[in-house]
Amino acid sequence: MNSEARSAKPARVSINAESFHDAGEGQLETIQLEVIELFVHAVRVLGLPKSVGEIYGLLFISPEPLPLDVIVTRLGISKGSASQGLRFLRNLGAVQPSQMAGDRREHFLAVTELKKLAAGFINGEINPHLESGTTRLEKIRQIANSDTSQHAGFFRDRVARLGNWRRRGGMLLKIVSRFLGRTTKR
Amino acid sequence: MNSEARSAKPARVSINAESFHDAGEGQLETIQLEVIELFVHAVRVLGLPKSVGEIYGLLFISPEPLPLDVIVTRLGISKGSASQGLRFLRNLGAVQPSQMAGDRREHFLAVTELKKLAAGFINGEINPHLESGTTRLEKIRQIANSDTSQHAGFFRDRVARLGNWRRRGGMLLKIVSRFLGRTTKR
DNA sequence: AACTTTGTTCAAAATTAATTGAACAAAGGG
DNA sequence: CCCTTTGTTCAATTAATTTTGAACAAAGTT
Repeated sequence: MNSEARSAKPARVSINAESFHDAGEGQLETIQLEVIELFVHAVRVLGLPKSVGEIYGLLFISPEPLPLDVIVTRLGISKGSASQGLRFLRNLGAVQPSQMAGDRREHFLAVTELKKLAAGFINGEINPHLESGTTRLEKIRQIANSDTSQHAGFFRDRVARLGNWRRRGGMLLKIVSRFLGRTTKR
Repeated sequence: MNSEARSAKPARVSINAESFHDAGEGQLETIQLEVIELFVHAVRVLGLPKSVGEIYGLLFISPEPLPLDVIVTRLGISKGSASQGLRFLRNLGAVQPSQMAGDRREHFLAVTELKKLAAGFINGEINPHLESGTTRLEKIRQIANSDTSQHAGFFRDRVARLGNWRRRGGMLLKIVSRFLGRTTKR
């Protein structure tokens, strides 16, 4: 439950933007809310929790680095979610910690280079699966090679195809990295 | 209903308590179970339900096309799951219906060309999101352009970056398709 | 030292997604 | 027609994931 002791502002990323400029205690502007929503959808597609999208989106569309407690109050999520989400994003390299002068709290800044984001995602979320798949496939190949059933030929053919898929998948990741690494211009 | 686990692995593709009077082919071979498990992991990475991985995996590693009820009994899943999973796979073009002589039931065959699978996945699962994202981004651009706040410059910069990301994402999809479409070797 | 601030952890609760199974429809077959 | 086979649909159940919040720890302040 959202037990914010704040008056008149119930709930989550809601509320209408204040057109007054935010000195310290800012509400989110309309554009910020929209961008956050965009990221929420995007991370869903990538299979990540909503809170991760909210946090990254907020940092992406915030002019200065934000500390955890500000993230919590601006998004209306729990401290636990924010802490875990930030750890995830930091591990992926999607967010950069930074210290602000005269402030003990750790602040966070969105990393916005597509190359870095993609590299982090590939390393953190894709490669581990690819590798475990490779191991599994190796095991399957063994089984197929010692199979003597009626369908041994078929099985070996399928296993070969899986190997081909995996090889291409690996190549593809390299191509993707190379492509995203280029500096813009077509 | 399906709640048995071995000591070594929590394999859910389990066939032991099922009916034993399958005339002709009944049980799955070890290699088939392993391949199915491989696909279950793979589809999880893609954000698809386990049953879809089981069904596609079974068809991939089965020498002949299978009808729905055989899929149900071999995998030990419900008719509902099988029906929905097959519809999903058919819509994606990952599975091909075919009629067997003298059998009223519709049989299914796995489509195994990586190009076709990727094209189906891109069309069915990725493009719709990309498009809705594009719409959303257009809306955000409008808001940014009429923003007069202190941070308007920053916002417009961020929006431009999002546009850049999207453009690259689209290009990337084309590159992926082209790469996967060609026959072998690099 | 006692207190505050900052952030983490993790069991429980809430939420979201997947699966089941029974009801239903459509198509044959006799 | 009536019965059987085949397959779909969807409300209810079950499973999996995400979020919460309170307890805890570490570090700074008075």
